[in-house]
Amino acid sequence: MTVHSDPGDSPEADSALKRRPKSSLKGQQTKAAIVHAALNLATHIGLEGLSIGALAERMQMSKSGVFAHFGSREELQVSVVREYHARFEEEVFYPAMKADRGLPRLRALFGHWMARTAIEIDQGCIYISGAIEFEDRDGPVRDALVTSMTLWLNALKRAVAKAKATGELTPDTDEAQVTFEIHGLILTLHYQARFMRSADALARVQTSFEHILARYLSSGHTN
Amino acid sequence: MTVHSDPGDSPEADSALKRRPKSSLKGQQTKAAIVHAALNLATHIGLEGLSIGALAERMQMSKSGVFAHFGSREELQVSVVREYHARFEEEVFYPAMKADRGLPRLRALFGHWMARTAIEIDQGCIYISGAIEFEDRDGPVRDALVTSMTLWLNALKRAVAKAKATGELTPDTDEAQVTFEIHGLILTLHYQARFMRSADALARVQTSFEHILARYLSSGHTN
DNA sequence: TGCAAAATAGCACGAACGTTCGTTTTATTA
DNA sequence: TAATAAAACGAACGTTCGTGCTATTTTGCA
Repeated sequence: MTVHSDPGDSPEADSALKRRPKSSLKGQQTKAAIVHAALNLATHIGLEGLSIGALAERMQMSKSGVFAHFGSREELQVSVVREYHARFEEEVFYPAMKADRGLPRLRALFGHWMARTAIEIDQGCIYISGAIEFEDRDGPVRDALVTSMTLWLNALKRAVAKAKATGELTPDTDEAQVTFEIHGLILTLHYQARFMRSADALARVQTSFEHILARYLSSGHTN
Repeated sequence: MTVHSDPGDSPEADSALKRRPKSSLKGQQTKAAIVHAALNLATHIGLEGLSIGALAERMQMSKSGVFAHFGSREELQVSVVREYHARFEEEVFYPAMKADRGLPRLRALFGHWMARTAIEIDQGCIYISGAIEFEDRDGPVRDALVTSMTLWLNALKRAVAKAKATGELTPDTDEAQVTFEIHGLILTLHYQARFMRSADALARVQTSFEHILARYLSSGHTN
């Protein structure tokens, strides 16, 4: 089971119109390299700040050469979101799934998420910046962002529900509410650490997480 | 006492270089109208999305006519931040200060902030979008944003400390921690309601606020 | 009412943007 | 190796951007 239902780059699926050449090996490689570079750019300057010209320069390619791989700037942005989704899955979701079901896994999910966010203090997070940029603009980029975020928050919610099912959390635990509050911690960590440059944000968020858990911990389970 | 230490538009303060004309009545009026329109634009498309051309069109003025009032795009952005600060003070801070010191005032501060954020579901908030846009870019716009936010969070922290001093909250209450957690609620409300378009975000954030308070409420104070 | 000063308009600039096009280079395969 | 398809290039298009200049209009005060 993964966080998402990988639509991938299904080369068969492109319907009659707007047919694109079926990519060669070399083509796939460069495209992957471009997306990789684009993600690194986008984490710093946002999906909207991402420009094909700047990306081409970084890649030491011509603008048109880069452009041809995507057909539009919007498609490039969608590719970047998918790439970020994959990276997030790799660095947060999968590692946490190795922990035992229930409370340990919930702790692991949050722990890896927090660690990832701490890293992103120096580079930004497109789930956050993208959300701001596409708040009231519809389209495929927004859709990709919402889809990824929904899948991730649902995965988190399932972990809370599981910890309730094992009896580690009390029966009255509202998993949606807990997920909501945990999400808030991550957002504040990002805001306080990256924007306000506050030094103690990481310690604060850990304290807060324990507060949330403490509220729902069944007696007997002190850890 | 106000939230900020109003640097204002001090016309005397502009040092020798870059001297600007001392504004006439008409000039001040137009400038105020421009800033007002600019804020309304910026809440929707962000401080970075704000362009002088679009603003001029909205104002039915020429680009250069608008531009002359500020001298640079950056100065326009700073003006918008200051305008938002004033509006926030007017709609959140002052009304809440009418409530009794201690817990009632703390509730009022959060209540007005939440209500304001709920309104902003349809228009955006430049304290949030601005934070993302100027995360790792230094300069006067970022400074203005950080200053405003710091002043506001400090005001909130003082209210928590006061509620502790009155005995309504327990002596072990960490006001910085509580402020941190309340801030998180607002950020999540914004994210969930405006980006994810989740309907129950407002109810969730109210529940969470009660959770936070409940943790520190002195026994005997059930409200 | 006249006159200086301020407000606004008009025009031009260089740069960057996404995108299109025709051509050339490179990779794949028959 | 020859034939074919994909990848990459370079130049140009039309816009929009912020910002300088220089007129022209409007305002406020003597």
